[in-house]
Amino acid sequence: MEPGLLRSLLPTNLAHLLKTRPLHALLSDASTSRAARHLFDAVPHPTAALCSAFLSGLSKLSLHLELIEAHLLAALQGAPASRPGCFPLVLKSCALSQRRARAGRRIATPLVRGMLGDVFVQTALVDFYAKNGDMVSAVKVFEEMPVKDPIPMNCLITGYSKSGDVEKARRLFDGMPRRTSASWNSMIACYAHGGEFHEALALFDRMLSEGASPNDITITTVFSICAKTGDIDTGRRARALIGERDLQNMIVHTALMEMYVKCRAIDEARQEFDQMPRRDVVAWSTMIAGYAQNGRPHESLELFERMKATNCKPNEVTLVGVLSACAQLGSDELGEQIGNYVESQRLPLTSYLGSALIDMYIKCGHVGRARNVFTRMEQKVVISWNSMIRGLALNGFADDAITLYEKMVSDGVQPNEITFVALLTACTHAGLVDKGMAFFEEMKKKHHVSPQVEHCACIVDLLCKSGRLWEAYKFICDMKVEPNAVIWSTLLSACRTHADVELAKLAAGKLLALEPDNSSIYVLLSNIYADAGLWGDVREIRDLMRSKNVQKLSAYSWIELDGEVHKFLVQDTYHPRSAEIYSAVDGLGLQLDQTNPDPELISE
DNA sequence: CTAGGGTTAG
Repeated sequence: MEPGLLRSLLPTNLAHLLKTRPLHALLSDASTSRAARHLFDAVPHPTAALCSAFLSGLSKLSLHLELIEAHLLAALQGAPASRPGCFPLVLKSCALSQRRARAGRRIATPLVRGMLGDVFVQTALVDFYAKNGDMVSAVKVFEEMPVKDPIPMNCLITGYSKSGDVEKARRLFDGMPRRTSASWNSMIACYAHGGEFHEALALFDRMLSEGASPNDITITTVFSICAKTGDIDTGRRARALIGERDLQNMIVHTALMEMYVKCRAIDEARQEFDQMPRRDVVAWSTMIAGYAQNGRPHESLELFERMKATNCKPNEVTLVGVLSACAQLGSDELGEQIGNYVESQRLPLTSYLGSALIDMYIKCGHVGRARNVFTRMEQKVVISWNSMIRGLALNGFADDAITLYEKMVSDGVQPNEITFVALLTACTHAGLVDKGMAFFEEMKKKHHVSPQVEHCACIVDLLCKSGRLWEAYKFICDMKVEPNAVIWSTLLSACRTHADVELAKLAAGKLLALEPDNSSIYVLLSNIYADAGLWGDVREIRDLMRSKNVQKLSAYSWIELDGEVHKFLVQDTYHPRSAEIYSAVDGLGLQLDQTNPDPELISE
């Protein structure tokens, strides 16, 4: 079409636009689908190239369903939308919008026969089949291609990665005549996907030593692997490449932040966050959740307040992080406030958001609100049930927890390890020995969940609480998993309550083998001896402690200031609010440590 | 104007 003719057909504002950039560029880079549609509809007889440009615009906006529809419509109206150039876009949209796999197949099948000459269509077909997990068809199309181009091979590697076929991916990778950065990236991601992080990083090293060019995507993948393995050294090495090769972008920085977060280098994560020129919702969410995960809820909430002052809107992920921070503070007032804020956002109550809300309400003491959230959740997955059962258990509603568990099973939801920890916790808190033992058996036999140390700890606690100490001891000896310190100290504590010196010696011995420097074991044992009037043994323990140079540790205390719970130790100079805690303790008329008249506070 | 690889949560 003549440019002059087109201009005369367009409304004046569009004609003005066209003076600055060609129509196909405007279509391809449109900022909204409305803008693209507006332009495209103004063209009376669009050329094939303009159809491609229009679809490309929708593709860049990730409007996959709209793209498929537009393509069908254009084809029906006789526009040349069936030129080869349009199909890669349509297939890509079909592959990316999962619900359109069948539509994609309807388009793909005739293409396999009709347009095998076009490399772009063939590549799009390989990608489409690979993304749908149909590797047989993907390989078939690929084998018909005349040249072994790296792009379709990368698609195949990614496809094998999705279906867990790391071996086949590697064979393909090894046989590539030419590799691009994406080939390495796909193969590294493939190992990472299969949990073979060591292999993935080894390949990254080989990539560097062979002189291939790592790009922004390579280091993003590497950061994400280092985050999962806690390998901060490799992460730092990859970080050096950002500056060397100018691989800056938002995703790279966010992945790097996440790496620091998971390696517990939270201040370095914050440094990275502060240096970012722009921050999207993922960057904010990563940092907010990062503080929460590293036990720094105040900074998490502080950052959330700062985020609200920007024009970056918090999403579900952000709020899950915020709720987790709020749960850690355990303040009923703040819990109510944040809870109201989150619920006022009118976001759909997904399993993620629902569980985070339940956890938060439970920890802040709003059991009723937690129950209310649970009732409103439409899609309840195992984790949702687990959150609610655990919440009820921790708040002493053992019967409700058990009823909920029974409802879960009758609803056909398969309970997992966590469910039984929650359920057994409920029995422990209520002292329901027989029920607890029965659930333990049900867990193994009916639900095929093998007991972990946490489950066994519940049973030991249960038996100990009802005074069946030797039965608990026998249970520990018969356990399939190695008993840990928690289990032995449960037994040891019970030995004091029930004045069982003989068993106390056994338990303390096992415990000291696991934790030789834990002074509380000596203290407890010495108390048990003292209770029984065995002063000789008490002295022996004291001498032993002195000879082993074991320090007596102070106990933790908790105190609430302004609705927040602070944990502190005697001799603390570190706690940010030590002075206030001090005066609050003073106000209670309590003595922190009688041997030390001027105790300082130590923060956790 | 058409094909490949990457980041956040319970």
